[in-house]
Amino acid sequence: MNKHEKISPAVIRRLPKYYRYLGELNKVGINKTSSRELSEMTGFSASQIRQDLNNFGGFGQQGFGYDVGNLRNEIGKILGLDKKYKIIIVGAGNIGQAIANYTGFYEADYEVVALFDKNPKLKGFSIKDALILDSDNMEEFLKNEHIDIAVICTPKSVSQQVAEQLVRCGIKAIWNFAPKDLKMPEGVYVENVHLNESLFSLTYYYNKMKKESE
Amino acid sequence: MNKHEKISPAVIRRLPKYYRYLGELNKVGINKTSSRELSEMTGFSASQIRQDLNNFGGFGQQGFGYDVGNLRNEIGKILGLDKKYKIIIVGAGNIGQAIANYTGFYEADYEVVALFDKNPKLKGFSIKDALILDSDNMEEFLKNEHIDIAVICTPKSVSQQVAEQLVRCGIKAIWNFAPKDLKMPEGVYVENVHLNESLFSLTYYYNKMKKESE
DNA sequence: TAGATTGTTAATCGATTAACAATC
DNA sequence: TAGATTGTTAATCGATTAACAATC
Repeated sequence: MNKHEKISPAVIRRLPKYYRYLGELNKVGINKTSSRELSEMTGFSASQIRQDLNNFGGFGQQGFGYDVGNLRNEIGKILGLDKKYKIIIVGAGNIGQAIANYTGFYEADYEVVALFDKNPKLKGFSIKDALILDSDNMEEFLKNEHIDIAVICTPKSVSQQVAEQLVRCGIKAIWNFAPKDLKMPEGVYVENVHLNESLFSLTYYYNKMKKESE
Repeated sequence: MNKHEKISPAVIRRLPKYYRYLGELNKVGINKTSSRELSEMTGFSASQIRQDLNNFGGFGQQGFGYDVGNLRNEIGKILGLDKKYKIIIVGAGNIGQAIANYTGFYEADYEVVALFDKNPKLKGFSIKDALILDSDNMEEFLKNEHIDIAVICTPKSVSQQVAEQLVRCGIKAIWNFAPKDLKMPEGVYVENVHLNESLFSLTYYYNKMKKESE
């Protein structure tokens, strides 16, 4: 039986934040914390934090609190950060290159093994240790290498088509930066980073504040 | 009185999606739609869509549906996409440059007017029409130019400090790409794009699917 | 008019918060 | 032991869904 079966997405979205703050505590040598303390750091209520953690088991000690290193480890295991992941990036334009260069993923073991692009001018260049290859070779590449996660950084006009190609090659996890929703079969998980939606939402609140302060 | 006062963030997050799909309908010349049709496109329930829209007023016609162009316009106005926004980007590394180059914002009138970076090697280069300037000149720059939105693409180690500097210069809207939460005073809105949290969440669901298919 | 679809109220569902017994 | 804080149940709150009258 899978214990995590009915965990709500809202809970899962909060886990990385706990993980991050526990990492910060760890770094400065603090090895004991409490839901109240985590509440102050994260802005979530202490009650909510306890509820969240107890979805996965009792990581704390009554009357005492949580062991920072242990709790961080446990959350890491829940998220799967104790494993290695191989990534390809499809579309080696601005965003694709930025992701390939991004160093913010160091906490876990993600490795970008290749980028793919249609533009022949990019062919042969590499970012960090990842070569930029021709899109035409992608299917062949995916037959020979096990890839966990594919990142879509193509123009939105081809994103659906690229996604379908990836799925045909066995990809089950897609990180989608193209501003378009992908229609995917069951068993493929898509995580969207829709920058325009994020900016539009920011714009709304910016205007709202302006109006209120008038 | 501000009609939008009590609108929940969940509603606001859905508006850009409606806006996008209405734009697509518009582009192919369809000028009439319904909550049922929008439901099929967006995946949100028809009931929810009607609820969402009625937070802002009756944009539809009973027995008929919604006029695509009109509804899109109205949502655009709610989000503030009918106005112009001047943007600066702080941190002209990979992410900062990618944002400056990003063309996905075309639907509204956002203009990146400058980037700022500490690295003297980047000084004088420009991306599209935006010059990369020295961070030391940022405060002076902000005194002379009215900027609506500042994008933080610095390393996380300096993001808080940069944000405080921006706020001192009158910035009220921050789009934060540094993987750290900003502590800001009332009246400053921060929209976070925490790529690591997004990737960790993807990782969780990827593993969950793998376990389930075993 | 009959059919369709909105706008809106009521019902349901799920997530958050409060409370407190268990226990370190 | 007394104080603190978890784990967990119950209460509350808010968001989503269902239902239907209004009306084009």
